[in-house]
Amino acid sequence: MALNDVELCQEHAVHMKLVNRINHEMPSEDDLYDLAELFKVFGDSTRIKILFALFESEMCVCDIAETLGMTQSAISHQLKILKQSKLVSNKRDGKSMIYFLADEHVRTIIGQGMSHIKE
Amino acid sequence: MALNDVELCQEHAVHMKLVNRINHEMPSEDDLYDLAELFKVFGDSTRIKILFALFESEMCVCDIAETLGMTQSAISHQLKILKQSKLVSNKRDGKSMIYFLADEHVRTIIGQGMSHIKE
DNA sequence: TTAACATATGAACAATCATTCATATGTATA
DNA sequence: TATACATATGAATGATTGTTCATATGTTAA
Repeated sequence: MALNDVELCQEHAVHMKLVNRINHEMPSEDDLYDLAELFKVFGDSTRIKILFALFESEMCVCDIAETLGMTQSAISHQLKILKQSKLVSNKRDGKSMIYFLADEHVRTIIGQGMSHIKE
Repeated sequence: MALNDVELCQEHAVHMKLVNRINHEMPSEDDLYDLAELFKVFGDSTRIKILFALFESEMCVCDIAETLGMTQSAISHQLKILKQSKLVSNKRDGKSMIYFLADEHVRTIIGQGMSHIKE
């Protein structure tokens, strides 16, 4: 053990094996960062509402805004974030842009979250 | 429709049925708030790391701190948040406080998140 | 009871973020 | 082409949040 390592509790030596094993199983920093970024996207009720709306049907931006009672700009900013994390996709339909769910992980994740808070 | 309602796009009348149906299916404000709060908890890489550590084994605070290379105080603050959202529980063991996963939704949620970012 | 250990917590600060406002870009229609 | 419609976006702002620091609380052993 390097001299400058932190030694936080006295039983250090005893627990060192556990600490090492866990660090070995830990995903890469990149994966951990990406994972946290993904959940951050779910961590806002405006975006959660947009996702629930898209569970029912694909929709254009203005209808999402109207459904949530929010401005077009606010919704557009949030849709950009949802799209960057590949939770939604979009396609153009004339003047409108139609947004829809990009994959089914979204339903599973939100479904498990719902189960958790309902317990 | 009330006079002061927003009318965001011209096809308003056409899409009104969809908007109404979706608002009918939308969970309550309380549930949406709780759901966003829950995902907010997953939206930080320190807390994600703590959860991954606890996937392997229950641990005391100082060992978690050592595993992650962070201060006891920082970990303690984050454990409080994880406990408030009922993702972890704790039990006392002498001077130490042992933390462990509170339920299995955590694994499912993080597992689905992992699948998503790995695609 | 006193000292040492383990954890918890309040205040402060820097960083992040959601919304608003103004405006730019893209598309269809007259 | 000119105008109106639909969406996107940059900057600004108020609010939220993770970590640090100092210290308080709780537990054990001498």
